[in-house]
Amino acid sequence: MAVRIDDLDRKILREVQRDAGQSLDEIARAVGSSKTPVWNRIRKMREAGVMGTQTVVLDPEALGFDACFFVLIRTSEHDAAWQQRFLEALRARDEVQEAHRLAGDIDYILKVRVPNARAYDQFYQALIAEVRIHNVTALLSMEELKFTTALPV
Amino acid sequence: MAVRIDDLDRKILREVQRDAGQSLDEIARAVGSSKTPVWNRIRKMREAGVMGTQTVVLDPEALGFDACFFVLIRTSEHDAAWQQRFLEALRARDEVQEAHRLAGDIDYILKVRVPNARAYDQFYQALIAEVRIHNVTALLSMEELKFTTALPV
DNA sequence: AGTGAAAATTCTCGTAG
DNA sequence: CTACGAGAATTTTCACT
Repeated sequence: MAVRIDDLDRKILREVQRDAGQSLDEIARAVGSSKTPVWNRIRKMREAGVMGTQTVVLDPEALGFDACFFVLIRTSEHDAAWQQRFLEALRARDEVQEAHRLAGDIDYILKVRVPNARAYDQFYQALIAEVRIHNVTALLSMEELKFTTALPV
Repeated sequence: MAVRIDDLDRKILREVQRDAGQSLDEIARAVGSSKTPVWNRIRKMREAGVMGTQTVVLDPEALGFDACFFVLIRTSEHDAAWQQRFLEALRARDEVQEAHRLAGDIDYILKVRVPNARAYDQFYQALIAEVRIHNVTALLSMEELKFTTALPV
């Protein structure tokens, strides 16, 4: 699983994370190399799965997604069947942008993006109707201070 | 600020969120239109800021970022000067992928991506050395069940 | 592994329906 | 507002260093 990444690869990753819309020429110039080697490395990293899908980050507010919640979940059920149903429920719901299984006291955290508080409540009601959950705390974001998907490679 | 987005715009956004590397032709075919109208709409949405930067999502594990923490922060200080310093500290640190100011009991939540637990501790020590913080809880992710930046437009 | 150039594809925009 | 198509730019391949 460990892919060998050298310094030039890292520079390329930094550039494409910053702006994946750049031309190969621009990237090559930015990293101090030329088109072909950069192209070969990009292809290799794509095949290795180091570089995943290319996306565009949209402005949530401009599209009417004004509410963002972090949802802390405790459950008493830990059997495989329950986990499977919970996982499927999360994957099926487009509002759920992130879901992590946690170590410790709290079992799961979700990041949920919805148009407004009422839409969150609908999501919440639908979720607890599908799977049994012991305790839920919703943290409402007032302001997104920082957002990036870039890793500090 | 509200931009008028019609059904064709929405289809285009769905496509570019799914894969921004597609050619204009492919997108046009997928949304049932042709190049020129699609291109004009993309340009317009870019200018309006609806579509932000284009990036590549990298595989954290493949690059040695094996630890992801959600950090819940309570503070007793709420004056403007403190907030400013806190904000600058977050922006300056590449480990911090997300930061939100919250409503209610907990004041801030951060998402922090680091190579390992020791790197998290270094981040934590550096942060509390820079700004006064009343109470911190770190939630360690064991497993990323879902991740998407796509909005359900 | 890197260079340079040629071939295939895609972007960008003018013209027209 | 949408479709088509030509010229420009870019991506992708390949022979050579």
